[in-house]
Amino acid sequence: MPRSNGRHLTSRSGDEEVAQRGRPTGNHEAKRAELLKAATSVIAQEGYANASLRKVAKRAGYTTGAVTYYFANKEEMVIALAESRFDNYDAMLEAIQGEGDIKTLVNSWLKTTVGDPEFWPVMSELLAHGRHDPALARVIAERYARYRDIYASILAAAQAQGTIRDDIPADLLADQLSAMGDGWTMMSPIEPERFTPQRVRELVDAVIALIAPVSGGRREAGS
Amino acid sequence: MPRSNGRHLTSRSGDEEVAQRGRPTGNHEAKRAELLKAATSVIAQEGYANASLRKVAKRAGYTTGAVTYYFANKEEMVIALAESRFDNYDAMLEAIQGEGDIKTLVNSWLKTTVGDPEFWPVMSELLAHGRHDPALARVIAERYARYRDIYASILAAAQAQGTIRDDIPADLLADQLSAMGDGWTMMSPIEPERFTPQRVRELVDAVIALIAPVSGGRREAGS
Amino acid sequence: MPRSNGRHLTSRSGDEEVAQRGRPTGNHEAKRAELLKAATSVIAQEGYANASLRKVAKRAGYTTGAVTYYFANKEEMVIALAESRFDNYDAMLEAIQGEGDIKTLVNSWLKTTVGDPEFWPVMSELLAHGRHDPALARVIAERYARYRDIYASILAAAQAQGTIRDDIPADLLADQLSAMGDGWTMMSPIEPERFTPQRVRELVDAVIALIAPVSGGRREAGS
Amino acid sequence: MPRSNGRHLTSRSGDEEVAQRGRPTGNHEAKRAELLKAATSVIAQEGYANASLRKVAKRAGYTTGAVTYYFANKEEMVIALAESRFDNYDAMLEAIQGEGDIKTLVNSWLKTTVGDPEFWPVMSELLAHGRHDPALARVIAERYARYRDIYASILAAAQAQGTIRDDIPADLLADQLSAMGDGWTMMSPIEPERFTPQRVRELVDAVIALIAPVSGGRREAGS
DNA sequence: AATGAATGAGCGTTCATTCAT
DNA sequence: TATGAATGAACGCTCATTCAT
Repeated sequence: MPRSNGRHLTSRSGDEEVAQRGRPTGNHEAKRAELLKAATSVIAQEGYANASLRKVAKRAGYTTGAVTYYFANKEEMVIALAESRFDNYDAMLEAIQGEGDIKTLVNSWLKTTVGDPEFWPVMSELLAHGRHDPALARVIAERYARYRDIYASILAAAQAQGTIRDDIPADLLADQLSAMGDGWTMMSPIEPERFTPQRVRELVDAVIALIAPVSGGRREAGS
Repeated sequence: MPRSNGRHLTSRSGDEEVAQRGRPTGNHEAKRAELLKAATSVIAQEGYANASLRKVAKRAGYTTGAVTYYFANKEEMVIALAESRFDNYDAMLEAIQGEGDIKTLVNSWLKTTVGDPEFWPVMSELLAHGRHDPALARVIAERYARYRDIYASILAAAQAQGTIRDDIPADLLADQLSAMGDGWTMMSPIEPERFTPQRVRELVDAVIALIAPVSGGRREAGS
Repeated sequence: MPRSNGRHLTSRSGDEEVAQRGRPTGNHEAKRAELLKAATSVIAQEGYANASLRKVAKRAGYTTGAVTYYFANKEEMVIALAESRFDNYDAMLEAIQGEGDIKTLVNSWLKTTVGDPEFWPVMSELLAHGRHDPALARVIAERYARYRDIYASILAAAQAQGTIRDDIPADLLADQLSAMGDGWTMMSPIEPERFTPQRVRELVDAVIALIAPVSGGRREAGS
Repeated sequence: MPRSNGRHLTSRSGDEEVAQRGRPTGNHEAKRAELLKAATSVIAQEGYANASLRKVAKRAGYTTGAVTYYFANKEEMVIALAESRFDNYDAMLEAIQGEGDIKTLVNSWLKTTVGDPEFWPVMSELLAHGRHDPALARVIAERYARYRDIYASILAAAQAQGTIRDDIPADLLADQLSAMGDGWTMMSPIEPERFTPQRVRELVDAVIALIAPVSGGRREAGS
């Protein structure tokens, strides 16, 4: 038993953590989550290609066998990882939704994503690896489609309120903004020095400006 | 492409082709280019991680040793590859520059980049791998900086002519458009079915609309 | 030598022996020792440079992966090997210490070292390779220093008893004798026919004569 | 033509070096010597195992092909190298022979051998590799036999003059001293810090003392 | 005489995976 | 539930050698 910390301890009905006797129940998911956390950190630091199961196991304080016990294979693990990352993202999106204006919303979003130093690196690794792992690609495609829908509905609402331009259909706008975010996601690990807080602020402001309402006549694009 | 055969094959005593040793004709740079072409195709199809020197050699019709003869190591090869891809891109940019309006220019650019089925896949692999290869990252960063400058100057010229909006500084605009392109670059291999010609046309039109002149007052963003 | 078979072989459905995967019995250190024995034999026969991990594995009846499972890398393996050889030597020295006179001691030593046909060959390989492996060099240097100390104290005791010459400090004498042994160690694989039992006896006798007490006055050398 | 220096220049009958026209005569041996010099330096620095033909060629300013042109294979090259080293050693021995007493002779020998920083390293590499190269072993064995004869005759002469002990046959004495030298040769690269000039002086003095005449009765050893 | 392109075997090492325990 | 021994294929790379030029 390698670790003496919180493992096998749960606080069930009170505030106290109680050492569990016998076979711990419901630990399966917890263990998986633990391993996924380790995987996240390894991938964030060393990339997908260099994230061996051994490293993941070691970081989690387990042995190699444990990883293959909880995940049928590496692919399954990375897919579980992707799902869990997207679940986190969902929760985050949910939390910040309903913020007043676009600018506030963008800033909230920015704060939570750049707040996690593993967020972009892992995302960029998953995106890149998705090309070679159809199952992962499917997961990413599904989630992304959902996000674009959410963004589109947010943008549509804003268009209805007149707070952003409405000469471009909301779904195209969502697609554009989403792509912009992905582009920066990919580039930031390559030239991190370029993404100073100041520059990021400028870029965000420029995005706001880009989608600000246009005063003149409507011109429907993309049809 | 100097030699269509690329191998030194002689039929010695009969019909059999025998791989030649010894000093062949042909020049060093051409051979490197040949191998780079093979590497491009392998990376485009299988990705950087799965592009072993053996596969590259095989695709070029050589043995492993030949690859390591022309390139000190894999990293050097991929950097040479990146440089050559960027050189191609430079030439293409040069060729289409001076096109009249933005829309024509974008379409020309689109035609030549999507015309090469290896363009985006290789680019996305290079971008992704750059995170783990500082030398490659430097090459990418340098070239990208140059491209953003070029885009910015094109956009600035258009702003001066009043053909695109000038409420956002040209360099920020260039950064935004560049990121958008990268984002699509990354996503297209993951969900290729999404990027139908029709959708691409819509997206391009939406970009044109995005940067079209705003009729109302100027509002400087990002400073 | 804990297991005479050394492999986990089971006859599953018939007479065929199938290499086992999974968790075997037996302990880690015993397996390491087993592999070290194989490595010793390979190095003794083929030399360090030609002792590939594959050969070692094969000789031990394992696959390459097993060797790298037990030893992080080749260097670590050879160092472990050196340590174990020196440990053996320590034990041997301990056993023969306390023999009456120098001549008996030398002969006991001779018997046990030439008794093992792998002793000198492996030693000479380690010595030679030490030049290119600092970690190994350190191990050798440490052990050798200890041996010279032991030899020196044995010689000093003999000097005190008047059974060997005392005009040369014991530590220099130990150094000389040690070097002589190493010299023969290196040469014996090159011209083995020269080291007939008869010749070895003569050389040993000559060494005894060399360090025999000198009757005349003392002359301190080496200062 | 990579080099513009003294190559292809010979001073034949006068003092001036004259650029040769046409096929240079008698250069074959000179080229071989040049390559052997390079090989010596590579082996001295990196050891036999790491001395690739490429490195040798590069150090000499040639291409790989040149090395295999002048030497049928690596083995032949290293044998030629050994021969040339031994030839040098012969010349050196010849030069210092006839020195008065043993001590002066030893010191002269010491000066010329330790004076060349490549002497011991190359010697130890050759000795070690000899075990795996029968042809090299034969060369070494022959030369060493000769040296031991020379040493023996020098020692015999000294014994006749009464300047060294004569209770041990000269050939055994020569063998012992030779082995001692080899032992130090092997150890010096491993623990160079041990061989300070001061320590070397002490060791040499101790050797002189070891073979100094014994005052008492004669006792023939080793027969 | 000398080059340098190309081979192909082998190296140390990493790794996902399997599985008896 | 979890271990960890062991596999075997693949990787990047080095190298002596061959040989048309």
